[in-house]
Amino acid sequence: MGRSPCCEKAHTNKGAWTKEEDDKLVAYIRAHGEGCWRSLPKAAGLLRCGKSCRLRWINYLRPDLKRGNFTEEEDEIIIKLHSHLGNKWSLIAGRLPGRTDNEIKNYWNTHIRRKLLNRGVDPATHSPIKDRRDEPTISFASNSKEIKETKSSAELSFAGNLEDSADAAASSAQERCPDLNLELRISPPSHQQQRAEPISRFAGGKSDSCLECSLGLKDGRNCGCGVGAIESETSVGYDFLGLKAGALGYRS
DNA sequence: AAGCTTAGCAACCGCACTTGG
DNA sequence: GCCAAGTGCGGTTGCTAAGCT
Repeated sequence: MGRSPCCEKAHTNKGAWTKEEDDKLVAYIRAHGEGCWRSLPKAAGLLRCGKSCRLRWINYLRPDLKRGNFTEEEDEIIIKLHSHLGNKWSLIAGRLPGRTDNEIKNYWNTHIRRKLLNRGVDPATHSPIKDRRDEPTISFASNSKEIKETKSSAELSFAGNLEDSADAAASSAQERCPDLNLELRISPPSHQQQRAEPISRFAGGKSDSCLECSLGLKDGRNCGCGVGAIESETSVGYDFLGLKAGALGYRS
């Protein structure tokens, strides 16, 4: 059976968008609004796949996008949300007004991953990377550039104090063995309970609250965990990140 | 200065989910 | 309930600029 292709590939442009294409897309959406991405390219006079138009609009052309560098505060929000949600980039993006899932995903892979590794935190599990000198370790980082980078990032102050002990361990190990780099290892998976632990921390120590409530993704009154209901009575609807609950960004 | 490597990011691809007939 | 179309999402690729040798 199979699904029909989303567009006629033989007649569509690929690759980087031109200024003219951007202008056409923006003009069309301003005039007609978003919706029906499949028919949009034809209607807008674009030789592009509908998905491509959607992506271009969402990731680059939307007027409410916040371009430019991520702030330290945004970094920490992303790290915290990722520790709960994993690679749910769209959900994370929903918590950061003006940022897109693609942007956050790229930023994570290029900046934050390295930042966490330098802190001695496993970006996948958010648990401290233990000093496993007795275990087989493969390290590919040996040049002076990476050592320099590790040192400078260790000097950064970290407002969230997310993994202070791990950070200290990493930097002390660096001091002892400046040539020893532990960034990339082959190691058994870390413990799941370490990953789950911060949830209760962000829920103000109420370990029996559900993830949706602690993240402000669910209305506490409609949730069975009970805690959210209490909190929603007493709070004004802000979640642990200080963002208004329900303000889930551009898609909602 | 030239060639090579790396980092950053825009865009594509394919699968999953949702919706409507 | 089933099926096809439409849309959204996450992973991956490829291009470009910057940095290094």
